[in-house]
Amino acid sequence: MRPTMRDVARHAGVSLKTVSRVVNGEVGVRPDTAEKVNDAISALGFRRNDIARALRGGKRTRSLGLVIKDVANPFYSQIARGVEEVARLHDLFVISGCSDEDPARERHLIRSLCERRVDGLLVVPSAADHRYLIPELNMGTAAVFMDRPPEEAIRADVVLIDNVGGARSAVEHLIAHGHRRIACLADLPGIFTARERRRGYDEALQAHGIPVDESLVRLGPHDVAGAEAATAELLALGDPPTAVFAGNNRLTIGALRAIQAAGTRTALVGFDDFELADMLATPVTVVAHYPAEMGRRAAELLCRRMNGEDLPPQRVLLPTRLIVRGSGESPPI
Amino acid sequence: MRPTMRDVARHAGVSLKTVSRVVNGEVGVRPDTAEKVNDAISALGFRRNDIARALRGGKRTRSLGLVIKDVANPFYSQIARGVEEVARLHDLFVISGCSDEDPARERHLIRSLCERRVDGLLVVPSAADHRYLIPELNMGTAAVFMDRPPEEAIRADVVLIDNVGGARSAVEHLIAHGHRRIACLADLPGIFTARERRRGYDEALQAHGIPVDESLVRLGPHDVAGAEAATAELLALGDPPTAVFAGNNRLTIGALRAIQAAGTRTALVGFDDFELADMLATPVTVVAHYPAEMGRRAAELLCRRMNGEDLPPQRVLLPTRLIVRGSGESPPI
DNA sequence: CACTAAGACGACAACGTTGTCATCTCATCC
DNA sequence: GGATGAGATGACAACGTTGTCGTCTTAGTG
Repeated sequence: MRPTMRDVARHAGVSLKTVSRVVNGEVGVRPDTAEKVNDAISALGFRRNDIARALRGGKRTRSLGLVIKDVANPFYSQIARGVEEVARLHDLFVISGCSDEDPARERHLIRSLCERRVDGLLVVPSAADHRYLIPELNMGTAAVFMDRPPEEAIRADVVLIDNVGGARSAVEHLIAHGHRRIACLADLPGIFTARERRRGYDEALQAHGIPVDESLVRLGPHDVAGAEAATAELLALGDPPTAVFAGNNRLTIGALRAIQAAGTRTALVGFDDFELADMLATPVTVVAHYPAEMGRRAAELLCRRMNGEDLPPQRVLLPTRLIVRGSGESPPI
Repeated sequence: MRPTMRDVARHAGVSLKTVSRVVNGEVGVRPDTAEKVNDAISALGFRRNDIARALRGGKRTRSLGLVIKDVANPFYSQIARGVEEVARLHDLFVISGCSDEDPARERHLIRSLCERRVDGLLVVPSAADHRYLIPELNMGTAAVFMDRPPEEAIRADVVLIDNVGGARSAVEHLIAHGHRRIACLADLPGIFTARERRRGYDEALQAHGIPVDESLVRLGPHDVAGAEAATAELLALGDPPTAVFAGNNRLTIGALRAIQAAGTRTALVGFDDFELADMLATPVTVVAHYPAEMGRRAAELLCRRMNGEDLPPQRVLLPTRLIVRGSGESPPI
């Protein structure tokens, strides 16, 4: 179906190798020969076969694998965007797959990507054992992890958000506005970022001599409805919190709903910025971070590895920024 | 670096072909031989090289190319998600690239994807000439377009949203609530979906015997700020509109801002649903559609083509749904 | 004119796999 | 006991490209 260099060569009356030279812009071809070849290429609609090229070269497929939870989720799609930007600069293609947080699927994806001989791997790891990756890494496939670190045993670069610092800044913001009874909505404790953010909450309170009141901490709400219910419960306490720190954007929305429903002036700071946070009835104060930057940094690290740089494993911590919009500045009642 | 089947064969004391048989689960290998081979595979950490496989097979790379404007944009990332779901079912990988609406980049992407011998192409075309694709299509690369049709000259499947019908339903909803002076915010007229939605607006008015008042139509606002300014201008008219139809979600947000700022009770229906539309101070009535479904349908069509089905070019029109939330039901003043 | 060297071009092997076909080993059967 | 055939295994070519090296042409030199 598709013509090969051999077909082009026949059509132009030259050898296969001469076509290769023209296609690759190598020197040592007379201009008139090159023209004949180019004419044949246009006439036949020839496209160099990168599959054969990668095989013959034996080295690079000029592609990298990206394993995320779900492209439809803005957090991950922004990561993907950052990765794609860097890949473009290096003339690489991104082959991506969604793990949907399923360890088996993640493993299958990574395995398939290795079989396709991607030059490198960018992974947001699910909470599972990643030791199966070690042979792949030893075999020379570079890998960089994002958002969550893999097991100790895996020596690879990681790019993380400063979860602890970001959470601390949120809670300190509330403390600075006079709050002492501050609730914490954290996601499932199996999730790395949830644990880290919860740790930031604890650290902020301790740093200001406020004892952690476990009755104000809710581990486990994982979606908007769960967070709404948990917040409603907190607000119904005899001695309710005057402020809420929500560990991610879904929890923030849930908390917001409950607070609106309760009609209180409870202060709220959420982790993760989200679109329209400034357009809501009460604009939401958030700890913002930059997923695209995470993708970029990870991809850059990966490219350095792919180019053979041999640094010790890097651990990059990306800063967060508190965006003050209103919901976090209500005084305690 | 990475072991090949030849290495495995040597290690197991069998022939290359026997390893191939074991790896591919072919029949005709004694269990004990298979075990020796599997042991060697584990010992060496062998991974079949899909590059070589694709070359030898000559046929399928089991991958498809996806060209969209920008993964970070929720509309496109949901398309990507739909595509990925179908790809997963067919054991295909998705290689994606962002065109950023740059025709040159789009062309480069498509060309590179063809050089990688993707089995099929899914494209949201930019407003440009796509005739360069014709040779690729003739050469047997299947292609399906999404969201916007390519030129007449290109015979390929297209999956579109029912832009005209959706816009008409929005405007008819406003008419049903008693509005006669309905403004229209449309994006740049170079954009296919903007033209179509504008057409739906016209058709709805005409169907109800309401003359189109060009002074209420704004072509050109392309972002939130532009829509906000345009809407402010409309509201400041001596005889302002009592309702606004906004042609996409950015324009809807802009219109909403202007209406809030003006403090009027102007009704608003927007094309495109968006997250938190129900959480805003005034929940927004929208014409919703399902980008992930578009990705799925397009990918399914593509897979049928890739499997050799030879139908005439299909044109799929996906329905929209009006979601009533409040902003579209204010009566005229 | 003979000799040299650079420049242009081609022949061939190799990348790692799989399809085709040949060979080899046994158990079975008359 | 030899013929038969099924089952297991291997040798080899081919996929489309590029690296290596050899050959041929031609311009330049003495």
